[in-house]
Amino acid sequence: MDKLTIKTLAKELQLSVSTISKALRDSHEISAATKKKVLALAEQLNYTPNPYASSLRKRKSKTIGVVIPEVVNSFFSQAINGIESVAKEKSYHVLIYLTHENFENEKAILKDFESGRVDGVLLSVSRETTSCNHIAELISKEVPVVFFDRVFNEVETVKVITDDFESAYTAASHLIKKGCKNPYFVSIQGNLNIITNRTEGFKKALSEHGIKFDSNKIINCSTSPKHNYDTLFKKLSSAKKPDGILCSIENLSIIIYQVCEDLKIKIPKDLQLISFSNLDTASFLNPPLTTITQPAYEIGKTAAGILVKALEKKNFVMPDENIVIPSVLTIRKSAKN
Amino acid sequence: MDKLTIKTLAKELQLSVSTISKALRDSHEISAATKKKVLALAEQLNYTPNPYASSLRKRKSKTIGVVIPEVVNSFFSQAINGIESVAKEKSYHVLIYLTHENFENEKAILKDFESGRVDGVLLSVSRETTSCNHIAELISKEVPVVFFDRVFNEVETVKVITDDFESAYTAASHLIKKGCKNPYFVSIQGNLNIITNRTEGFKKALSEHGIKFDSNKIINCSTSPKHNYDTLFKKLSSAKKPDGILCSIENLSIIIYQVCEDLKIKIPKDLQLISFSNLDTASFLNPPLTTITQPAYEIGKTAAGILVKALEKKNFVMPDENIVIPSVLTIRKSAKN
DNA sequence: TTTATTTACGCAACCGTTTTCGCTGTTTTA
DNA sequence: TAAAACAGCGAAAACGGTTGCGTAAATAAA
Repeated sequence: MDKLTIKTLAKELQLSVSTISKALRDSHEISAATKKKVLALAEQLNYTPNPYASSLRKRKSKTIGVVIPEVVNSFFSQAINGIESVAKEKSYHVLIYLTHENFENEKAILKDFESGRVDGVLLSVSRETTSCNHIAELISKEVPVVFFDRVFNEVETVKVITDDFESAYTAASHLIKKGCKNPYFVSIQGNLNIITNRTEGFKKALSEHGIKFDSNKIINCSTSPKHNYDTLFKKLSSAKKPDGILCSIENLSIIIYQVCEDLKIKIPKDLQLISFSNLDTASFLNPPLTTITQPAYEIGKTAAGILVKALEKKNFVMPDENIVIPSVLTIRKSAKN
Repeated sequence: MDKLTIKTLAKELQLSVSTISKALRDSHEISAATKKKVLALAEQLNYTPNPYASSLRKRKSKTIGVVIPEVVNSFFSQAINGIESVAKEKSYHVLIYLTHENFENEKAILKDFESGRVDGVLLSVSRETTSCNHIAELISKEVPVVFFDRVFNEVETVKVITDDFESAYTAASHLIKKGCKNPYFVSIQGNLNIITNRTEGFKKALSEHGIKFDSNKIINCSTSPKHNYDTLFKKLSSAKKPDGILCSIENLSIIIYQVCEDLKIKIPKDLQLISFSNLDTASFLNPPLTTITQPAYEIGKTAAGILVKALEKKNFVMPDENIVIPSVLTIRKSAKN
């Protein structure tokens, strides 16, 4: 059996390939009668156009690349869900790439995109990303990039983010108002904008309530669960141990629960805990976890929407603009109310 | 600035395009000296070959399609992680599609794959999938499909699954041995193989322990959280309410916690609970959830490995074979020990 | 009726690589 | 020394659509 191509249809209907092509694309150059015949035969033979031939000629792939640090993560999986919702609606295809928080991986992925594999990119940078040359390079090759959540301010493009500063400020203020004398901030190393903003929010809350900030109040974790456990264990069993924690990373909150259990630290009596988290089990943890929930789905959906809208225009420009979708603080028993 | 193609390199080096192409692909026809020159210039000009031109000519896309019901789900996101690990190693690209548990969506996605967009497919069927014609059709077009987790036995191909029957049997037996007189099975409608197998395992445990099974012992849920809450609420407040539940779906276990809280049902005193679940917060739920954890990462990795290995051969055949990776039962406080 | 316009379609170039085949000059074998 | 083998490269035809342009017939305007 021959490959089923446009030529097959053309031969069958005694028409030229260009007529078939135009008919399938509903061109005004083709009569309604011819279109009907072509569509009917295409349907009957179950013809599906070769996307690569089309992409080659049109220099459009109808594909967007999504680059994220990890996928086993409530935030990112919800974001993907949001992205997929617009991709499906606008008939775009979604290629997923994971950096595993590694800068070299991220560079390699974006480098590949310079080939024209994708029409646009949705990017949430890795922890270890220290410069944005690779991103600027990609954009200079006419591949638009929209950031979401973890952004790089130096790059002039759309950034869909949440109000990390305000959220951290509000949460830390809550801890202090509920009696914390010694609040800590559990976070990760690196220079992620989200971390910086949250840290600043945390600092502001301390300063407004007359608590002296020193860098000791920040507990930096890594990507190694074992190492993080040890770090937290040491901090939480030290003399000047915290009586409140604002946790910046969802995964770390679970480790804090573990450490507290092992150290017989009672939450919230001995230690109040608030975490940035999109876990939908938060209400049923022991005790229920007070969370700052980020609008992950909306962030993904918004970022994808903006990217796709830009791609549909002929001469798009990506404004250097922040779109902020607020997070929501939900008080549960891990912090006093 | 011109597009940077093979022609650019050819002109620059006074060589033919075919020589460049062969040099880049390290053909034996080209001398080492020429190869070195070509590679050097390609590097210098930052040349990246157009993947669509290549795919068109080679009839290979180096892309696999992953079709899953949802992504906001520990099992599937871990599976994606496993898939990505082999994709990255073998330089494949990963297109993700969500069916949202809808048969029509699934059909449309697989239909699109008939275009040759992907070299192979990893599929976990939706709840509502009632026939496998669309899958057989795709396979007949030479696009190999490997199932994972949710499979269709009628389709002759590789299926990477876990031991649902044995796991359910073991878990239900555990409940009964620990005193449950009236165990229930919380599940979903449809004819998913995993559900069927788990149900059979549940039934066998009952029958072996002299507990009469009737279809009343199965609580069928839907995709609507609200509806599921109501269904479970009614069952758990009825006269003949269960004293043990084997929950087949991760998401439903959270709803069970909620219903129990609202009805003041104590877990595990009044109701023992075991759930199929890949939540890594299971240990910190209140009470900690006894789980049957599926090897999601390994399932994804194995399925992808088999698919890619087949794609590398010229004349692959997909054996009609089940690969079973066992789940593990972890007893925590939601069930007695 | 003549001219201008529109309609509907075909021709052929093109998108950027890959690959077959053929050619030349050099090296090996008999 | 002639024939055979080989190494290194180029020409050109694919791969399967898309699109600008040309053209004949049909219609509208003058």
